[in-house]
Amino acid sequence: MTMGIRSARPPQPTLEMVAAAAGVSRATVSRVVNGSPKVRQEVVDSVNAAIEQLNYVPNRAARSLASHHTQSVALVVPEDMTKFFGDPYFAAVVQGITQRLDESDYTLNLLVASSDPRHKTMRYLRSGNVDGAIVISHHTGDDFVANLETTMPVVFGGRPTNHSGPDNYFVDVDNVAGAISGVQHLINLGRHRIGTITGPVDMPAGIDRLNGFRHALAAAGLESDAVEHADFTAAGAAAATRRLLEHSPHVDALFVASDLMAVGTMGVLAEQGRSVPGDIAVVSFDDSPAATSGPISLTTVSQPSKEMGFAMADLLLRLLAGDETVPHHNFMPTRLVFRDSA
Amino acid sequence: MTMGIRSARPPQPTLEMVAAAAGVSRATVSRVVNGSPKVRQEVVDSVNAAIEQLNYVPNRAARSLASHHTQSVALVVPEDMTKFFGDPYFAAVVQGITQRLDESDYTLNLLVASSDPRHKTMRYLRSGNVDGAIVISHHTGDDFVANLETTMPVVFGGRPTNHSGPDNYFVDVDNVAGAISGVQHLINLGRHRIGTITGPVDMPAGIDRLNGFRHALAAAGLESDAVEHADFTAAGAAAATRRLLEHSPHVDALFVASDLMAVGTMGVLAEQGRSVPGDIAVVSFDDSPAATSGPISLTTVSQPSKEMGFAMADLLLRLLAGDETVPHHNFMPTRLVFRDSA
DNA sequence: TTCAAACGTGAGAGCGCTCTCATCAATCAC
DNA sequence: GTGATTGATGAGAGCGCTCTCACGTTTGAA
Repeated sequence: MTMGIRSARPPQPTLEMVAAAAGVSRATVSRVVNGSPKVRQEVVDSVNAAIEQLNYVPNRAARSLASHHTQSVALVVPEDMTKFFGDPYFAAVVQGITQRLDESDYTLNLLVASSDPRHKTMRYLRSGNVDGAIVISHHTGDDFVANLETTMPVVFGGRPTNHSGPDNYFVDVDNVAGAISGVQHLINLGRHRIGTITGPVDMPAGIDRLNGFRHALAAAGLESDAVEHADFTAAGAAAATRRLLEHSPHVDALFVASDLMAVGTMGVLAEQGRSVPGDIAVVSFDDSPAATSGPISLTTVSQPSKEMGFAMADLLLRLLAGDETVPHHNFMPTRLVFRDSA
Repeated sequence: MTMGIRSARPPQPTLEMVAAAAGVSRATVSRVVNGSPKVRQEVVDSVNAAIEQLNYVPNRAARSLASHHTQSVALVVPEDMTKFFGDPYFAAVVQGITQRLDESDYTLNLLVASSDPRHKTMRYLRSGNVDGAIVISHHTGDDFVANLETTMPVVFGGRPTNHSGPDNYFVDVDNVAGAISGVQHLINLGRHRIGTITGPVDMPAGIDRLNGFRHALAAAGLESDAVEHADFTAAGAAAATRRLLEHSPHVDALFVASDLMAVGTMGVLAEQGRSVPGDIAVVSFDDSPAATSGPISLTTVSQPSKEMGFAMADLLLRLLAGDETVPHHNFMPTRLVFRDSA
């Protein structure tokens, strides 16, 4: 590794230099920096003055090496970049997480682990870069995170798939119940030929919402084979909707497993001249900004995405603080929001 | 800090342990791990076997403390979360950056530095967490990154604002020329009452595109006071469009400074019963997925966002490698893409 | 007044790695 | 065969911090 640019930079001041400037020992400066109460105010002040004057910032690597923690946590998203950026659900969750973290002195490391270098992600995680991790958008088969839990505290956003024991920590909503409430509303509206565009069936959220759909129909003595799978993207849902309409042209209502997907669905419906909610009533899931972005606002099962992010971070922070009393599961409420599409 | 959970975790194996297991010295293991050519193949193999067996992963903090580099770079976005996630432009840039980084052994740290804890972001950067930084979506007044350049190599996505010297590194497109080509197209179409929805005027991209608009008009002997400022969001653009239509109801064309904003504009136009491109022709900027997401596809000034991200990362990596010969500026080409809106 | 407790501070040993040297063996030219 | 060169390895000194102790000083109770 050539030096070039790098060595031209002025060296950062060290604890040692601050100590010398303030006329105290390293240990004392360390105490001041870490807010230890057992330093005389007078000394605290002079040390702070020295810190200020030298523009000192503690070196993370050294601190972390000595103390065995890093004051940062990872957000692992086993999803590709486009999907991650495309869905406002993630934006809300990340927002909630950072909001909680901003109150602490932890920082966030976002790892969007698209297919290729998962290996690299694991290395990163395991080489002591973070004290804990939050994993969201977790698919079956993403067991690459499984052994992560043996290394550090992990909180899942959404119930993790089977591979993990019952002692996992996670924040979720009751997707089954949420879906039931949405489909029930469709039924109450007098619709009886109800179809659904599902999420990926390798994700608990996808499976559970589909199960909720089936439960609600069964409870009403209805059934449906108008079921098409998609991938939580608008484009995927659009394609699925086309397939569904092809095979089941007579549906009068659609339960779509996410707002973003519903946007794709609405596009296809408009394109085919089906009016919403006239011809086809639509209920979706999330209540993200996508629900109100289109010409027809979506009736949707609202989940508190931002609060969920906040709760995930909060849970992790408490785990990190050694709090043994935290409950493993945190189910947050869903609520049906009535708008124009159904 | 209580121990609780943390101390329950099994300790990670160290270099020392690998050395012992392989019957060599620490130095030799270090050489193997870092791919030094001067170790006998036989020894390399036995060390690798030991690494494998112990499931060893080098400790980043220790490595970074000893070597003075971290093998990671930061992406700093002085923007709020919602804006960042909402704009597909960022998604493309980030994608390009990670693509380049995946080829290297650097990792990315995403810092979305919304208003509040900029201070925290600076601390993070300055405490030696990263070897270099990429700064995008840079506003005037974001001089909080200014002194960052004295600490580490920095590459800007988009020409930085004045505060920084001419020796900054950046990747950009010629926004003025791009805007001119777009507006010129509108003029060629025979439109003469052309308005514009601008980006933020505290951002070079906002200013330059507005300047391009003015230049193109002036060159054609036209002028316009139908200029409304927005903030690179769909909602902001929608509001701006309403204001514009109010004051200048007779415009027959609109140059909108980003695709995402054009989505907002198109919504308002549809709502007010103005046909596109019939009543009003629209040209926007970016050529992001947003350009083709609506019912009417957008004619837009295409900029190679993903490639730009790639170029930013590439530039930074070369700087980090001590390459003194890299050019400071990398202007990438724009190109007008013809679709339905104009 | 005397001794113990409490308090504030410093000395120094590590944390897990990198990297410069020194060392020793094998190779080479003459 | 001799001295010089090359090559592979190990020893050991840090990197900048934290944290345990030990130490000296102040305080308070008896």
